Amino acid sequence: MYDFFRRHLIRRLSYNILAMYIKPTDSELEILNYLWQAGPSTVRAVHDALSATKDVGYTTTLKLMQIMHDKGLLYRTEQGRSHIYVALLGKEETQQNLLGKLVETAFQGSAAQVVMQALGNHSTSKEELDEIRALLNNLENNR
Amino acid sequence: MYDFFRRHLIRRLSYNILAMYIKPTDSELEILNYLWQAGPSTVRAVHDALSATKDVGYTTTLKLMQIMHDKGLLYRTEQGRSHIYVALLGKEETQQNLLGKLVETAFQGSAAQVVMQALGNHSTSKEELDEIRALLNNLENNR
DNA sequence: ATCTTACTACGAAAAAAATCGTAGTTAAGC
DNA sequence: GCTTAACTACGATTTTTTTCGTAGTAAGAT
Repeated sequence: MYDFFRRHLIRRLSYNILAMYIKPTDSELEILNYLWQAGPSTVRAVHDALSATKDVGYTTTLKLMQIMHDKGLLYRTEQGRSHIYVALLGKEETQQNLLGKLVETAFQGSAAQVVMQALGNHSTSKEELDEIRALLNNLENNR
Repeated sequence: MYDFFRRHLIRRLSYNILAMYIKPTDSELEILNYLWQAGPSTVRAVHDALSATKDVGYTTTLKLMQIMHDKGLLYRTEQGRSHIYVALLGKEETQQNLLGKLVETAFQGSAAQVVMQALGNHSTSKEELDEIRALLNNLENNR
């Protein structure tokens, strides 16, 4: 058991080092999102959540999670006859990666462009705008 | 010739309506980026640009562009024995789409989160920060 | 004890993307 | 006129992702 975890921890570390090269697919992201929000979960729980918005068979979700486990994206432990899965990629790390990739591939590396597009075309509350403004000031002061 | 263009124009219109459902792959995006920047181009020109940063055969680029043409992502016209390709997806539209999708799939729909991450982890010049601040003010005033 | 239910494992296949070789064509160079 | 170079077309293959059916197994219900 310890060995298992250690192996996975090592794998996890390499993956974090390699994090910039990992790009979960959309399906994988759906699963990760659930796990980030709900914490350690069974395939059943994940599947029930996914199938609320999407028509998909149980074994499909199962297989996906098994593959993610093989890839080192998920850690799992046994609990009776079922498995409990945990996300090994951090939510913020992953968001960072995906956003970074998008900035490079579609926005010529200009984060500012992304910000403008994001602000311009999505509804954002006053509170959020204030928060962003605060961050802006912060950035400028710590320059 | 007129007919050809009309057909493509119609296709283009439908695609713009359907734009929210189109997600160019990374390879396609590389090609689109070149075409957006360089304007109408031959496969040769695109390939030369891509192969500067990437090891890929000429026929691979050719095939990709042919497929993109089939999908309606590119328009093409003959010029002697080669073809000249033009992007049919607009750059801003496409950026918007991709960003929108990312916001949904990885940021729970929170554009503000994206902005924070984008600002926090990428270097942004003072001018860009000012520009963003101006946009913020604008948004708040037109509320 | 037997039947049902809820799991996992695994193979296979479908679908989508990416890659490349070969063949055929035409223009240009010699 | 012949050869070479630069194209396109197209088929085939490989790789990745997604999907799902079937089989096996073990716990729980009757």
